[in-house]
Amino acid sequence: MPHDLPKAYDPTAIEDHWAEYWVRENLFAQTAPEPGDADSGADPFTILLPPPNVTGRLHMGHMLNQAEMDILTRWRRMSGRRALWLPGTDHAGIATQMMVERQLASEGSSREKLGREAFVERVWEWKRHYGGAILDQMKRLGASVDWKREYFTMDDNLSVAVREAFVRLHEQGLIYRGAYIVNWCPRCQTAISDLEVVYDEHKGHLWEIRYPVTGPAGGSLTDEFLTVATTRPETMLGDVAVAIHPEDERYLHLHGKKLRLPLMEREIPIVLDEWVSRDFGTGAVKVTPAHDPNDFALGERHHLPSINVMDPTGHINQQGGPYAGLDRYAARKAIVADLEAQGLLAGIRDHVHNVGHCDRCKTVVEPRLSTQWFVKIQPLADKAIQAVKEGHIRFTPEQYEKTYSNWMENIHDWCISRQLWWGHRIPAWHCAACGHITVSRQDPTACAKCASPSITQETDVLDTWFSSGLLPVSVFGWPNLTAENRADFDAFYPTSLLVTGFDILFFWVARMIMLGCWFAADVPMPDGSPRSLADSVPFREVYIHALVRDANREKMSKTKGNVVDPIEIVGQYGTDAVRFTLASMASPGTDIAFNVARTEGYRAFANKIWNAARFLFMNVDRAAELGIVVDPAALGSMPTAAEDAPLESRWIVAELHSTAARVNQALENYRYDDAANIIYQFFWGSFCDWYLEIVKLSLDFSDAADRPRTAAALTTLVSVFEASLRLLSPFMPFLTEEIWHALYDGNPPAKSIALTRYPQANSSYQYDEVVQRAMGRIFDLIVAVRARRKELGVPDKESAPIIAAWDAGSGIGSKGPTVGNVYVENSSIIAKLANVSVIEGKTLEFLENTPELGWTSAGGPFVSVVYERTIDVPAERDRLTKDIVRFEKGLAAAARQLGNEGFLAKAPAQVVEGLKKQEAETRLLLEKAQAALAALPTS
RNA sequence: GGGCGGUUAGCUCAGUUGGUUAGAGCGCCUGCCUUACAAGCAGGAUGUCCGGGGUUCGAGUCCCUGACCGCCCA
Repeated sequence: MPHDLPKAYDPTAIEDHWAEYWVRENLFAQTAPEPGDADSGADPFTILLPPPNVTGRLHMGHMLNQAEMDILTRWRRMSGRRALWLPGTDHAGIATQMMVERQLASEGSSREKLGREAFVERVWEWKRHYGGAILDQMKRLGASVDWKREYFTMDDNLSVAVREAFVRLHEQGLIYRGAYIVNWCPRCQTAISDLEVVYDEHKGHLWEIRYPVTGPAGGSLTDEFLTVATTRPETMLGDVAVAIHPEDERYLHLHGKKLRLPLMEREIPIVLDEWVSRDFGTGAVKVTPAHDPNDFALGERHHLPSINVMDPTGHINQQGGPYAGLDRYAARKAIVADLEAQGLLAGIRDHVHNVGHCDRCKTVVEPRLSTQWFVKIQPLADKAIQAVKEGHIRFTPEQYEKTYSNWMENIHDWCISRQLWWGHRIPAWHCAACGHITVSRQDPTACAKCASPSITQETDVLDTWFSSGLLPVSVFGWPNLTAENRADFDAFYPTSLLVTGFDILFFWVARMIMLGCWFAADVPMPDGSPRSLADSVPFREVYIHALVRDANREKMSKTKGNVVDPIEIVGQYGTDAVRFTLASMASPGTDIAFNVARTEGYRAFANKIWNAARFLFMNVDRAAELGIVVDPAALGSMPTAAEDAPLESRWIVAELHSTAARVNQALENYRYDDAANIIYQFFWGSFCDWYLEIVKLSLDFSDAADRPRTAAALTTLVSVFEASLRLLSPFMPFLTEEIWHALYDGNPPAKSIALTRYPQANSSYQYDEVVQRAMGRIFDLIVAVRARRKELGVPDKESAPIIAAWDAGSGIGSKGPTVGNVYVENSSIIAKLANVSVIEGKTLEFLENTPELGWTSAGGPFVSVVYERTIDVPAERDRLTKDIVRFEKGLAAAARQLGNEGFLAKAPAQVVEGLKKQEAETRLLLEKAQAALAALPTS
């Protein structure tokens, strides 16, 4: 039933339908151009969805992220670009494995019971079942992605890329394996990278422990002690030395001496190292190379052994003597108690320090010596730094470029191995015969060195970010870029833009830049020429958005219970209203305090447009009965207005053009907030409040009607409205789709409004100043009359005569008509909107002698509402007194400046002129107000 | 410890290279069911632009300084 919109806007009634339609019709599928294509020359706009965890559920951050991408993608698509937005999910190693392990535990099983192969199959099963949830949510929100290209980081083709990248880096000597201190999560039982450790301030203690000094050459004990300070006393079981600063005068006499390690009764040396801070603790630091990164480095310098005293679960191992088997915190307690019993505990001090936690499960991370795989990152980082420094990648907001460079310049090698089962298994095979490690693209059957067949594959898998870091190249077919199979890569790489949150700037953005620059550099350009760094980058622009907080600016968190579920809010207010809320607040660099009060307001906005559509359809249908037909399909993509068209038509067309220009500019600069607000002001303010009310005068369907005039008015109305829908469409895709289809009465020129053209301004309309200023004069007059009517207490329904006075010589602009002519020619507008019966025109001189008329300013001219009624003298006196105060303040400010010679001499002429003009107006207003006050009867 | 951001109306936020007497939405007050819309219409009130100093004819905007809040890195 086209043209038959229900009375009230109900988002739930329309959104599901269009969301399904867009997916079903594959509306946003995109292909690489082929020579014969009509749009083969269209500039691609490629954007990659930051893959949500496959275990994830959509949260407000996702919705913001996706709304921003969708707005830009829809806008670029409508602007004629070959737009491709690629969706997918991330296999999320630890999170997914945890999820399935929890499920197994509830069944009384475990991954160990299942074995690796069966477990991995079980995870796949889980993924097939539940893995699509977050993308289904995305579908419901109408994201204009190409669903045919949906990817998953564990897909075969993407796994090939991961393997190729690993092997190639290994061949290039950039992947190595070794025993180093890594961040170890005892709960996940895997190494994690530096980035996956989050530091929290924690109130702990500093324990001071006495280490007895032994006699010369390991002889009998002296009665002297060296006191060390530590926050983790349990690690002392693995101590191999105590370090002091070589110039620390307190300890000079201990140089060369040895200590007896308490509890373990092991003799350990005192070493001298300048790294030791003399001010911290006692100035003597115990050295545990297997459990602290600084100690590890120190141990290397002094050729000390490493004693690992903990097992992967955080329990003391056999190296811990009597404490073996105890959990690290139980061991800490026992050790402190034992030391105290032996009189070796010198003191306990409160100490606030930062403790690392596993990003995933919040368990306290244990620095631990273990054998892992690393990427030697410096060569990759160098290119990544260069790419940004040379401007091949641009950050918005700009400040992130600094953050990025800072991190990149202080980067550490990347630990890429994880002791998990779910993920890309490292393509390395250990030889039982010779110990050689064979790294290979194809699964080997024998050792590459000694040809022994007894080889076993590395059990570790790769960090999930290793695969997601490759996405910009791998989704377009890298590394299998044959001549027949590289159209996508040629067309869509580098991608145009990345939109993401600052929390994964290092995790993902930085790594994509490193890996993208590194691997794409080897892919020749379509014409066979070598690829420059500028064309190797994974994306040309990065837009970093802020955090969505709750209405009180608090971070949303499950523990605080202030999480806003986007799907729930969407159910209440509609996707369009929620999107608009996010957009209207998405100013680069500013966090969004999400407040449903605002969403409520934007639902009202949607309802406003809905009703404007109903009004329009009502008139279109009435016109059709008289044989006046407006065919929207016959209208151009931008409305125009002839020179002799009514003022309101020319005005609304000019407004539309200027709005389109400003919206395009705002989007170009990622100013979603400006763009949204500009459209809001235009649609509600200019179009509904002013234009629709005025155009009602011309929509005359009576027998006496001027048919051509009605038809012309209707045509402008329909064409401006239709273009406005397209303008709004990227922000409110559902509402606009619904109304747009109704407008075309079931016969739309395209499958979707999203496939039509975005309004582009034509400067001859955009800057139609005479029209805009003339209309402004009328609006000023109407507003002044309305306000004055209220003051005088004229009933809303009663029409009243007015007297307007203006400077006979003042025109609208240099070539425009006089103010008087504008008023006279458009008196019907004034009469209708301000409920005026008669307009009487006077010259300015008339004001002088009639202060009792209660003149008020109408933005240049003056106006008086004639209303025969006893004036509320105290109220009128109040109003005038307030006005006088305001005017005097303004005049004082103007006098201050105009009396300043420096200002007159140095300020630009237009500023001085403007101020003088304003001053004159204010002076006139002040005089009128003073005279009116004096003319009031004294009571 | 190093670096970065913020402080503007009751709330949430804009304010472009310094330029006239600082804005929006929501909220608030008053009056209206005016046949598109009460999720509406019309009118109205509201600010030591965090404090102090400086540059300038002119500072919310630039510089210095202090306070408070927040983020990142170590």
